[in-house]
Amino acid sequence: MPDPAQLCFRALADPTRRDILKMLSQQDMTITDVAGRFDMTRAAVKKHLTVLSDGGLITVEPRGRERINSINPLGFGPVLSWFDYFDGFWDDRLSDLKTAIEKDKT
Amino acid sequence: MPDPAQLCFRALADPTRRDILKMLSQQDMTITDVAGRFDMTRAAVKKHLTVLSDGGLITVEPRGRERINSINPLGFGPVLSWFDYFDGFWDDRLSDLKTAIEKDKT
DNA sequence: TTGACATAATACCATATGGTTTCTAATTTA
DNA sequence: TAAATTAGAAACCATATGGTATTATGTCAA
Repeated sequence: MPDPAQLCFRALADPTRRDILKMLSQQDMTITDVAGRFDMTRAAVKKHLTVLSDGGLITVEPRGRERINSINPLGFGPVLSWFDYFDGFWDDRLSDLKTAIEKDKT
Repeated sequence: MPDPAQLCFRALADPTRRDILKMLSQQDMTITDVAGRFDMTRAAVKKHLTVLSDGGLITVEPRGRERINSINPLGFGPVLSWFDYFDGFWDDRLSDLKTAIEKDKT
């Protein structure tokens, strides 16, 4: 019922969740850690973490009374492989895309 | 108000819209063309096309009484450059993972 | 053992989202 | 010109989504 790619894309659709992923790429965090960086309740953050977990983008490890949230690089697989579909298309129709992106990053 | 990356991710979050993008990567289509491939009304398809257009992922050209919808490769820029943020991270962690696996095999 | 701490779970709310139906406007074409 | 075709717009509906507040559970430390 729940398509992995769909869960993945859905998880990435929210800006708060994308920010959380960037944070987790720097260091593992508990819910309270993450909540401390946002102007919202721990409950709201917990929901976001659940969506990220459902999408396979993070993993959660219990440690004592805490839960350590870590990013899961392998979880990006479904999204990236969806983009792979367009690789040939991009190569054919436009070689400027990559340079356009590089410019965008400055 | 509307962050380009957000509009982009939002547009990609729906499976119907992702399918439309795949179709449009094969050939340009009118709304009726697209609607013919789905079990939903033209009005619903039109809404999806609007979201895709807002996200910059497609362009629409009037031709007579028709509107030609085309995929816009440059529109993927914001999403792809967001993923670029993780490039270094992926390289690091995935190689860690690889060595961990190698170690495990001894 | 008692209290403080970290998290989970539930009920609830407002708005966004994906869909429908109906009606209108513009462009072909017979 | 009249009829058919293509598209847009508006009103409406059910459900999903992002948030809150409240209550409950498990774990550490004094």
